[in-house]
Amino acid sequence: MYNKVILVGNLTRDIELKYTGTGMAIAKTAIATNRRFKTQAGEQKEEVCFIDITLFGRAAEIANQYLSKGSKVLVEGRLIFEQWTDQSGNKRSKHSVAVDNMQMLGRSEDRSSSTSYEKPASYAQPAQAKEAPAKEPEIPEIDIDEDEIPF
Amino acid sequence: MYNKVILVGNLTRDIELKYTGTGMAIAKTAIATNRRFKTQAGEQKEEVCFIDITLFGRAAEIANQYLSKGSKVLVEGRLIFEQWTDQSGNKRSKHSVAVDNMQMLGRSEDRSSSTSYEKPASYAQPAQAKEAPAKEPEIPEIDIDEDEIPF
Amino acid sequence: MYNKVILVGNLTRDIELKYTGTGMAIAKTAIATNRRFKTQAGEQKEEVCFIDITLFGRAAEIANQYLSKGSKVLVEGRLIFEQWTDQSGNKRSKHSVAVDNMQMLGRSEDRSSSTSYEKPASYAQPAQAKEAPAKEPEIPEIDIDEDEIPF
Amino acid sequence: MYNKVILVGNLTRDIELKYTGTGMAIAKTAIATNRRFKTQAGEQKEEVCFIDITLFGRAAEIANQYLSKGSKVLVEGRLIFEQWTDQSGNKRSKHSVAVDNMQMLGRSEDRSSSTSYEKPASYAQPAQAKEAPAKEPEIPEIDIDEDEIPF
DNA sequence: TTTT
DNA sequence: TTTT
Repeated sequence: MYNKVILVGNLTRDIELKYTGTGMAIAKTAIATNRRFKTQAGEQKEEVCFIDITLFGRAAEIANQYLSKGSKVLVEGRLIFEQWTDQSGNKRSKHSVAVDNMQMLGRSEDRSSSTSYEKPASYAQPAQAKEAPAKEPEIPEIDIDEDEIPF
Repeated sequence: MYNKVILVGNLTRDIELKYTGTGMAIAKTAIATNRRFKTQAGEQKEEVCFIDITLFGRAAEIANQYLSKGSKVLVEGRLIFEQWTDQSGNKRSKHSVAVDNMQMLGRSEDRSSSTSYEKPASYAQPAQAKEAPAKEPEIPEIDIDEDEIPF
Repeated sequence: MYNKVILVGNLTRDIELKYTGTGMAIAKTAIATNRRFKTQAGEQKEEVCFIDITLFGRAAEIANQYLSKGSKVLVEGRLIFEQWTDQSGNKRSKHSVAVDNMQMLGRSEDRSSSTSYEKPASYAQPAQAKEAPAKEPEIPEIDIDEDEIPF
Repeated sequence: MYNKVILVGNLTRDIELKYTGTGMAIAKTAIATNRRFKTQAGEQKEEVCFIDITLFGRAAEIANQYLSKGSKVLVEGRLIFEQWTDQSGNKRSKHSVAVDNMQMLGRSEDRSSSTSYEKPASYAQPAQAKEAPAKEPEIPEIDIDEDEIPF
């Protein structure tokens, strides 16, 4: 079978880092992915997908070191489905993403997408005008070793 | 931004087909994706991800015509997050997948994956021994026109 | 950065298995992915993408054991670009896919896709009529350990 | 079948825009995707994948308007394989990517990835220190209508 | 609520 | 060089 999720978005909260009994790091946070679109009636709308994400091992520690609320990232992983019964006896469930590859994309391009093709004249400045920082410190690409993932 | 989900799995229920006021078809069903893995302790486990999926337009109608509970499919789409307040005033939310590409993969390979590398000698017959049907009726590949998607 | 390729198709030749000096298995083969489509003039056409693929480590050995020319598989990996100068001094280059996840999909569904939505009445039998084999031997899901990949 | 390529990288040359006889825009350029990795011997290396990409219709025009050599983008599309016989009678072939979704990611994060986990202390500044531009002009997300693609 |  |  196959289960793949790839999201580009911004973290909606700072990372919470914990350690398992065996000493493996687990980082939890959440991501928001925005999608602008136009309805058939022609009005511009936006839908946002929020979803919790979990990282493991070194990746969790690196994410904790370099990322925080607002960070723009690409995450790749798989959809996880959890079920449980809450204190009042009701069945509950939730989806999240177990991340096994994360790329940091900076924080500045959050507003870079839209689909308003109708008004190309209002696009203002071309991309090359956005030029800016250069020589940045090297930030690690996170590529998680499957063996460190506990489920 | 970017929001992509690709799942291979089996439908967990038959398709419910409805039509919007404007006449567009909407098909709802759900998929189960299984993942076998071994714990660090070495025991074989399985995790299942269940998630609702929605198809639109012609794709919804074709899915309704060719697929049913148990069908094996590859679906590609995006994660959707919905929020609402239930009758007792509690905030509720759910994730699903809005499908924009679906490939039918038949129903027979469901048990084709595992990760028990420890006993390669027990894998029994090589793949080519599974040979079977041939000339099948042509079943359409579903590739949805973005314009038919209402959100 | 990010570099992901996901292909479903048939192997165009048997696997060639070799071992590196350090004892790591390397399996080479190629995949064909077909895509049916209709031209704006309405005629049905087909494009095929052939590309070489390489697997490493246990995955190479398992692929060699279970797959052969014609096998239908899903492969996930990254695009590789190689450049060299041939014997007559000409620059040559080629693309291939370094696979890090492979799912076997059997051999029977090869003709399962088309896009001829115009004649739904000719789709003949619904998918559920294709039912066939059952209890198959467990075939391993190949999920390659990054550490075994030498480049 | 299924044929998906997702790449994040930088354009290696400016876009060449042409129009077909029927008036459809076709934009051609190429992308470079870098991957840093460490050999088993522990030395840091980098592999680069260069590949030509083609965009169609409005997406081609928008890309031509907003992107140029060096632009960082995420492209999603499918692998294309072309074959021909050159002037000296030799068989030639090439792979490229037909893009059907492109996201602009700015130009500044090109050096954002590495895998040198061994020296985390040398990673210098955390990501949040890179903060910079804000209110940018809205740049369109390119999502291509399948109907405009001529093959 | 669940598929194989 | 090619698969179905």
